[in-house]
Amino acid sequence: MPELPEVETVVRSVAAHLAGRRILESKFTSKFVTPGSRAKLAQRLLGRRIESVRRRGKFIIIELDEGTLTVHLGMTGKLLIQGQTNQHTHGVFTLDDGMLFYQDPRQFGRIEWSAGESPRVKRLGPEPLEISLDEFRVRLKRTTRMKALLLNQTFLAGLGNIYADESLFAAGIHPLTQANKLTATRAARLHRAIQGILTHAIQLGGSSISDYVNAEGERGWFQMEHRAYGREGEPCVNCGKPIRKILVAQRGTHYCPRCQKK
DNA sequence: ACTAATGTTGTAGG
DNA sequence: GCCTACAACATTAG
Repeated sequence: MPELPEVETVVRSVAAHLAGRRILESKFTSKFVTPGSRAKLAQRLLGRRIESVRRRGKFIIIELDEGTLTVHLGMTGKLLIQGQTNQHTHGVFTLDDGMLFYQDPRQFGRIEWSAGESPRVKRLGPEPLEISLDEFRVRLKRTTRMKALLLNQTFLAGLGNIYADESLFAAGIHPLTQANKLTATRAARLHRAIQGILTHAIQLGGSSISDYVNAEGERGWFQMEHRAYGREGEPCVNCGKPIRKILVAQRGTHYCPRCQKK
């Protein structure tokens, strides 16, 4: 479910519901989602007040009056403020007003408490919607291929497979292009494409390609705007040539062989 | 039965 | 150190 626009949508749909609430009880059932002692985590959260909720990259950061709860949705994680528990519910929070559920069939997501900023968040690169063109160009001085670089969270925090493919398509850049070979013009085009795509996707509530929903159970609509991702064999919206799918950095990568050049 | 799926991390080798 | 491939985590859908 979760790249920057989806996580941003979840945060926006959950923030007002959580801010100022007190955690009366919490229960965890997955040793993968909540590594270490689940009882200890629940004990730590008992009675804590939620000060604020924000996004950093693909992480949801819940500031408590003591410590920080950091949530990553992995591949199939959901944070819901309504609904009921099922076999994939691995976190249940009872608040002084309302509930919060964490569901995650694949259990690639994580819910972790830390005294300060989570070490995983510390390692993240800049926010793609905030980085300047100058800094973006400096960070492109690498020999790796563009698709792999866009997926690297220490380069930029928040792009995943969908928005990497969509950004490269919008900028007309082949996914196998070596990063440091981009001309200044094409680097600027990519910078603008990333920000434009992410902004548009947030406006549409993210992409619901299988079952992504925000915290209120509502779907996003940006999947209707996909030009490359998931369109293998379908005609390019610009030139009509079939979209091609290749493997880059072990991830399915969609691009137009005519519009996207190295 | 087999493959791929919105992600991250650790290991090995060039 | 940088870069790449691969495996692992666990489940579902086609």
